[in-house]
Amino acid sequence: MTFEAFTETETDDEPRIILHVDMDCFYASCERLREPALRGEPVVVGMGYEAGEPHGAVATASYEAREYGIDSAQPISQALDALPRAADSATDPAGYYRPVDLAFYEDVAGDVKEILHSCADVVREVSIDEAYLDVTDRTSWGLVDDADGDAGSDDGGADDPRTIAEGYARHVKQRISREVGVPASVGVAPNMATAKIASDYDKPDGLTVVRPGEVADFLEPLPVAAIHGVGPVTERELAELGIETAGDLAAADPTVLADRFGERGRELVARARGDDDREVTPTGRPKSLSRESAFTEPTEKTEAKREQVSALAADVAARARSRDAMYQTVGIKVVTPPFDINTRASSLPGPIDDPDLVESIALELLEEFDDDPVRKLGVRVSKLSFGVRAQARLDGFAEASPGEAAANQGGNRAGTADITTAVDADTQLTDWVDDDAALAASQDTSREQPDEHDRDGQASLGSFD
DNA sequence: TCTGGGGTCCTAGGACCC
DNA sequence: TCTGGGGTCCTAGGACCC
Repeated sequence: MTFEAFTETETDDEPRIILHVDMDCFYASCERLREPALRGEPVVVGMGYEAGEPHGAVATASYEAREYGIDSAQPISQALDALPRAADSATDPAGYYRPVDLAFYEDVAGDVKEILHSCADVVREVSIDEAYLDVTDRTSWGLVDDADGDAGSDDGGADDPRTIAEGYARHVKQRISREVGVPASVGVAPNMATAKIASDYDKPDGLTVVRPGEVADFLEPLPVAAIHGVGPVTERELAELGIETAGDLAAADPTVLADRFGERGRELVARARGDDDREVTPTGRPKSLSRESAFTEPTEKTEAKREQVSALAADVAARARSRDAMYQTVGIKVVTPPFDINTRASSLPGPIDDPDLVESIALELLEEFDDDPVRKLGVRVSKLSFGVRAQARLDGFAEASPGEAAANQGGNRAGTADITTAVDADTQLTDWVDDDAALAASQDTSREQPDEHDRDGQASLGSFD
């Protein structure tokens, strides 16, 4: 069937069929789901926003709200200037402001993801409102026989023949709309990079199909910024090289770009040419977990900073535990005026699950900034490992279910584990901690205890002035 | 644009090992 | 004690994305 000869640029075998599904102004759509009166109205969802207050930032603005110049990341106060609250008297253009309710959005996203997984063998969830699907085995690049085509005026090209894949994508889109009640834009292409751009091409509620033979033509006129991975900095630097469209970039010498941008430069050229052979791989485990929060105004107060860090540390440690994650590195982020981002991190000899240790390390790292005004603080754990506790408990049997693992956490060493037991456990479980590391570990245990300055300089360099 | 929160990946330089 | 080269791990910073 469908004997189309698309063999040109592709790697021997049949071109894949990748869908990129991107929910339109997802948070706002969710708010409309439970408050249908908001349909058709400008909706602004703010984080750090509370009803009636002016603080916070825009997380998502509906397309109606965007017409007033409201955009993501904008301060709420600024949005309010452009578009007053509907509740405030009878202003004419009026917006509906709602605080972020992530738990609810995750619920809705769960319903969407369920549909996606039923529509594809491999789904890569990129974020709460975005996913890639490899549907090569579910549909085809073949053309619809047609004759009964219902005059739909669709994607770009004048008299583009309809592909079977387009029908499939429409089906996915309609299921989301019908069964969940939120709009999505879908891009269909033979690779991830192009599918991503395609989903963005006709937002909201769009469906853009880029057939294998059309990729280069589709990309050519687009601005470089349309390419995933080209942000403001790269855009500017590319402009200096006279590269402004994807076509310019495609025509560029990869070696020249590699000189300037490293390996990334080479990759960008490939993307601009429509070459992208990355497989759609299922969503993996997180690499890090973090929590951060800003002060209403920069502060120098040591106590305030320490309190903030302690709270963030407790938070992030709790989240790690709830996800059954152990961590080996603890770090902080300190944003000082005007907007300088400083990070410090300290690694342990083995994975641990120990909220108190997260706090003490974070506080220690913070000492370097005792005298600095700080506008924002963050705490992060990384070098994560999963299922280690369950493994230890079950002694090599199958991993415990998350529920089991969670239920167990009150009990054994989890939670009370100090660094020594953690290292011991690690030594038993894995081979990679050799004697030297174990020795270092035993030295390291002293760091926690009384004399904080009695540690080998390595981890604490930052705290010496 | 004077800046919210949660992530990912890449690179450069230093420490350390063989 | 000096010298070489290769590899790995770690930290810090940067760019980017949603």
